[in-house]
Amino acid sequence: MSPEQPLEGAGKSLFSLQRRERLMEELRAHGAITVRAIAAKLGVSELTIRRDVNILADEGLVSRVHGGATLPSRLDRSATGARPQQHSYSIGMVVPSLDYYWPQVISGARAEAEEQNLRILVRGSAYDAADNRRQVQALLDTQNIDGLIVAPDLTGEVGQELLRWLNALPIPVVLAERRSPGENPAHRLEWVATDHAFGAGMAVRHLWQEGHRQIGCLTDSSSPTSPHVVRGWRQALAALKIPADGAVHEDSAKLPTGGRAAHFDHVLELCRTTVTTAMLVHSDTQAVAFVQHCVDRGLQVPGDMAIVGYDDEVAYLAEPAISAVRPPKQYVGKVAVQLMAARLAEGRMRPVHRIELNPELILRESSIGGPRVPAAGALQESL
Amino acid sequence: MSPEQPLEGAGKSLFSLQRRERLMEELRAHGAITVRAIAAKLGVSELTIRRDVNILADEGLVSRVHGGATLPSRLDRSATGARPQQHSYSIGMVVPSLDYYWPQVISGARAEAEEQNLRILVRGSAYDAADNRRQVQALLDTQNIDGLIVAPDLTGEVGQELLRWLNALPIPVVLAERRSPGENPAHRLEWVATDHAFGAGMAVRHLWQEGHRQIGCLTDSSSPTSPHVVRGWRQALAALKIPADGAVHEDSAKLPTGGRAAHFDHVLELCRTTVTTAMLVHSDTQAVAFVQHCVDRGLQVPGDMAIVGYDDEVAYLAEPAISAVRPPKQYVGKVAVQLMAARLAEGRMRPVHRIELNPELILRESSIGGPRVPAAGALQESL
DNA sequence: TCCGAAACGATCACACTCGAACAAATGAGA
DNA sequence: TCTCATTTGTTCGAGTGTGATCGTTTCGGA
Repeated sequence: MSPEQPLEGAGKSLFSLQRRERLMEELRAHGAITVRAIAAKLGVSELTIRRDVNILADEGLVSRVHGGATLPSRLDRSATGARPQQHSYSIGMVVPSLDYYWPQVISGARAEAEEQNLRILVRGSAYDAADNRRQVQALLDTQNIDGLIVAPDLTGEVGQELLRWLNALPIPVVLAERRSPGENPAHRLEWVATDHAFGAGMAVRHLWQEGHRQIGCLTDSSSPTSPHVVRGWRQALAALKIPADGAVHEDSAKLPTGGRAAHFDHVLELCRTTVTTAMLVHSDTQAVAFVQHCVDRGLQVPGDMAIVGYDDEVAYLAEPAISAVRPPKQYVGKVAVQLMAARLAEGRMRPVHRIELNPELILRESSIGGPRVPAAGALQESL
Repeated sequence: MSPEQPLEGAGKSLFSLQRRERLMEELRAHGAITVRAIAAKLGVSELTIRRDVNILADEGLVSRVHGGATLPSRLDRSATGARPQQHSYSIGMVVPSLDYYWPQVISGARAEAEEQNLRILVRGSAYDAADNRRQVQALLDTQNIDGLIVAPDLTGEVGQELLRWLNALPIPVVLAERRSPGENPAHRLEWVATDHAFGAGMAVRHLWQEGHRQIGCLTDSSSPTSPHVVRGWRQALAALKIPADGAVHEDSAKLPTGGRAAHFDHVLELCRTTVTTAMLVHSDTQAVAFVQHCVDRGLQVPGDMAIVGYDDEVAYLAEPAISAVRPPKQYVGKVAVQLMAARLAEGRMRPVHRIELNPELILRESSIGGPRVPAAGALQESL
C-alpha cells in the first residue's frame, strides 16, 4: 500500500541496523528480551525498540510477544501465515574431476536438488587449491549463488588458507568428500564424507575371515583418498594383531611410463617373501591391472592371490570379477544437497552437521575362497 | 538443584509464547502434564496455564483433559478432523534420564516424529547397560517397534556386549549422544552425537581471545559427557601452546556432602598459585554454584575469574549470567528421528550415516572482558 | 447412585504494554 | 543554504495479559 517504502537495505542508516543486530545478539543469548530492558541497555526509547521488533518480526527473525520478543516460534501464528515465500535457491558445486568418481556424486546431488526444487550449477576444477578458488570465485561473481558445495584440496598451507577463505564466505558451504578440522579456521563448514578408513578395514577383515593372515596394500598416493585407505588398513591390521612392519605396502604414484609391470613384479616378489596372500588395491582401475598381471604371471586369483579393490567403477569388468569397496558416491552428493537445503531453510539456528557415510563391500570372485596353502609355492613357480 | 523450585518466579518471568513453548516441551518430554505442576514450575497461576492449554488445544497441538493436557490423541473428538492418516511406523526410544538433559532431546524427537508422521514410544532407564537392555527388550516384546533410538552406556565389557546385541537386532538402531566404533561389532549402528570436544575447545579459544592465558577445567566425571569435555579442553590447550601439566583440572565427583564449598576453595587456591584466570566448568548447574562461590569469596566475575559453563540449562539464571556451551539437544533428537525415518523408508541400500553436531557458544557476562592483571591480588585477599 | 474434592471458566480489577498522532532531530541532496 | 525524507522521542487513550473470586462442572471412590 505504501508506494515509496524502500526495499530492504535501501535507505536505512547503519545505526538502526547495528541496533537490530545487537538486539538479535541479546535475543540469542537470552532466548527472549523485554522492550524495556533493551531500551534501557541501548539508551533509546521503548518505541524505537518496538519498531525494530516489528521490522524483525516481519522478516520472521523474531516472534513478537506482549512486552518484548522471543526467538521465532512455531506457536507464533502470525509467522505461520507469512511464511510461504519458499523461494527457490541456487547452489554452486565445484568438483575436482568431471570424469572420475565425481559423476556419480553429481548425479546424486542433481537428483536430490530436483527433489528439493533447487537449481544446481556444477563446475569442474583442477585438483589444486588455487584453481578451485578461482572456480568458486567465478561462480560467486557471475551467478547468483545461495550456497556452495565444494571438494577442494585442503593439504598444505595453501589448503588451510583456502579453508579459511571458504569459512569466511557469506553463504553456507558444504564440503563433499573432504573433512575440515572442527577447529577455529573452519568452524562454520559442514561436510559429508565417506569413511574410507572403515571401508579399508572392512576389506581387511573380510580377507581375514577368508583365511588370509598376511594382507598387503597397494595404493596410489596421488589420490586424496589414499591416506585414509592406508590408515584404515593399518588400524585393521593392528586390531587383528597382524604385525604392520612385516606387511607389504607399496605405492604406485610417480612411476616412470611403462614402469607399472616392473612395479607389479616387485610387489609380487615382496608378497612371495612375506607369504602375503591377499592385497587391498586402491583404485579399482589399478586393481584390474593388477589382477590381469597376476593372471599373466600364472597366479590363480583368488587361490594364490586374493584381491579386493578400493572403489568400484570398473571392478566388475575384470576376469575374475573383483571384490571391491564401493563408496556411496550418489549419497555423498545427495546428503550434501540435503545439508545445504536444510541450512538454507533453517538458517543459523541449525547446528553444524558433520556426516560420515560408510562404504559397502561388494563381494565378487577375486576374494572368495581361502588361500591355497602353501601359497608361496605357486608364487615361486611364477617368478 | 531441585526441579520443583520455581526458578523463573523471581523476576525472570516468561512471556506467554515462551510459556507455551515450554509447556509443549514438557508435554513432549513427558507425554502429559498437570496444570498444577506446570503452574508451580513456571511460577504462574493455574488459570494462566489453563488459558495456555486452551490456546494450544484450539490449534490442535494438545488434547485437553481434566486436570491437565496430553499430546494430541485420536481419541480426542474435539480434534479438528485433520487427522485421517495412520502412523506409518513406530519407533521406540530409550534414554537414561527423564529429568535431565534428555527431555529436550525427546522433545526434538517428538516434534520431528510428528512431522514425519511417526509414532514414538519413550522409556526411561537407569544409566547401566543391563537395565537399558531390559527396557529395550520390554519395548520389543510388548510393542510393535519398527526402529529403536537408544542412548546406552557403552563402557566396559558389558557395554560392548550390549553393542553387539543392538547391532544384531532385526530392526534399525540409532544411537543418540553415543558413538559406536566403526568396527565390526557395530557396523550397522548409526548415530548422532554432539561434538562435546569441539564445544569445550570453542570455550577455551573464546577465553583465550578474551586475554586469558591460564585456563582451567572443573568437571564432574560421573557424567558420560565429561571425558569428551576434558579431551577438547586438553586439545585446545595444546593447540594454543598452553602447557597442560600446569593447568588446573579438578573433578567434583564423589565429594562428601557439604564438601563442595571446601572443594571450591581448594580449586580457587589452585587457581591462585597457577595464576589461572578462567575456568571451564562442566554442568552449568555446577557453574552456577561456582560463580556464586566466587562472588561470596569477593572475587569479581569475570574480572578476577572468568567462567564458561558446559551445558546451558540454568546458566542464564546466575548473577552474573554465565556464558555457556549449549549442545543442540533438540537437534540430537530431531536428527535421530530423521535418520530413523530415512532408514525405514530406504532400507538397506542407504549407507550407514554417522553424524556429529556442533554445540553453540552462548556469550553472557561471566566471560566477557579480559582478566584484571595481576588477578592474583584479589584471589589472595579472598582466601 | 451419591458425595466431596478438585478442576474449570466467567467476570472483574489491575498493571502494564501498544501504537497512533504529532513533534523534534538528523542527514542527504538540490 | 534550504528542503525533504528518514529516524527517533513524547503523550495518551485503547488494548492485552494476568490474577482473584466464586459459582458451576467434572472426576473418582464408596
